[in-house]
Amino acid sequence: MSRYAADHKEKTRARVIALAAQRIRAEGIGGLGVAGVMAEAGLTHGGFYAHFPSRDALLVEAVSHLFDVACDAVEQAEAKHGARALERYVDFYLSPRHRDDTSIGCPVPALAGEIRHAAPAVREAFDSGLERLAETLGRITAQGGRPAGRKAGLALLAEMSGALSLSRTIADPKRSGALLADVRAEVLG
Amino acid sequence: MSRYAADHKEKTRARVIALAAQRIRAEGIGGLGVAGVMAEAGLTHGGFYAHFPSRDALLVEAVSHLFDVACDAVEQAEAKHGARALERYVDFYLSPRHRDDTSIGCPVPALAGEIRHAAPAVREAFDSGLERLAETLGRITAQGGRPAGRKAGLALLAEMSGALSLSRTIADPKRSGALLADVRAEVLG
DNA sequence: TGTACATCAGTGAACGCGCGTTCACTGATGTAC
DNA sequence: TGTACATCAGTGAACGCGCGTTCACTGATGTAC
Repeated sequence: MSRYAADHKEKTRARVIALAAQRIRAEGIGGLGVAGVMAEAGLTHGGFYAHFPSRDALLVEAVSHLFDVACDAVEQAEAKHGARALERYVDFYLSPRHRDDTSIGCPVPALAGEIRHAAPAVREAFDSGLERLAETLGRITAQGGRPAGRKAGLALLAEMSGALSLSRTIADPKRSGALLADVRAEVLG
Repeated sequence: MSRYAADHKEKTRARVIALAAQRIRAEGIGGLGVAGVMAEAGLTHGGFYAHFPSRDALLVEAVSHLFDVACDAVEQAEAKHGARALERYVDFYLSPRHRDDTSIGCPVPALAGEIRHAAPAVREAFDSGLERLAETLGRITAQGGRPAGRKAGLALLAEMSGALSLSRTIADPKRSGALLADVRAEVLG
């Protein structure tokens, strides 16, 4: 045995993945640096390759992790708000808080544009994560008078992520807030 | 006078801007390199700074150019198709061709996600370009039973760009095509 | 008509910096005997 | 009980590469006289 606890390395790896996930949601895929994320984890960059074979391998894990968290959020909304879960979810999704705070929230508006320039394995992680999220969201789409199922979940995600993504590019808070409200009305109405 | 025609430098500058615009629409902002775009224009990288003070200055011009072209496309649709211009525009926007061919098309799905990591001047160019496009599109939104004006234009852009952006991340052409068709029905129906 | 000089878009070598990756080494702990 | 050795997560210097930027220079043309 080494000087570390049995699950020490595993915990370090999980911590790096979670920090990397936060980082790419906030700063984009290009904003993730090996040295930076290791420093955030309290380590030096040289140790990185004891955990991951490459930066891309970390990106795969981080993207997958973001979708896990996003699916959890939908499921928690369902458990907590029952028949009003969809409304609550849409309210959060199209809120100024989700627009302004990139340390939380959905990976789709954060990464959809950039992902096609990433390595194939990273794109695949996004693709399968998106499927999971659409499927999960599709379990409550019927609450909004939409069909149930992943197709309706995906269409809803497309509209909401487009609105959130655009609202984040608009400098004037009034105008971006009005956009969010307009799309919210259209999506729920 | 030099050995060049009077408007030679101006034409070179315009050519570099147009090539840079194509490049960032296809490859993203991070995909634009000074040396690469100059080589495409048939020049060497050293001459770049005779035309632009920095890479960011070129990005400003390129982003602005993309929105000019996008506004022209809307206006041409209006001139050509009259009362059916909106339908034709939406049909193109949510088409497999627009999804697959990144050498053409709207700058919003191509750049919306990445733009917030760009320099302030580049973000401003996107912001004002988006206003112009929303305004232009808002002149024909009434054709789809929506209100007229930039707010409706912006909301429509948000939904369509979200759908196109997501469709580009989906590996399976059937599924991404179904998403486009679903959102098309929702937007026009 | 001829010679020296100015102009200026473009050239290409070089610099500085950041970043992903490699690798010999560290040092605390456990094991063998 | 003590000594030598194995383990292994983590360290930190170094390498290679790409890229934005700088700058002295080129060479074709026009102008001055």
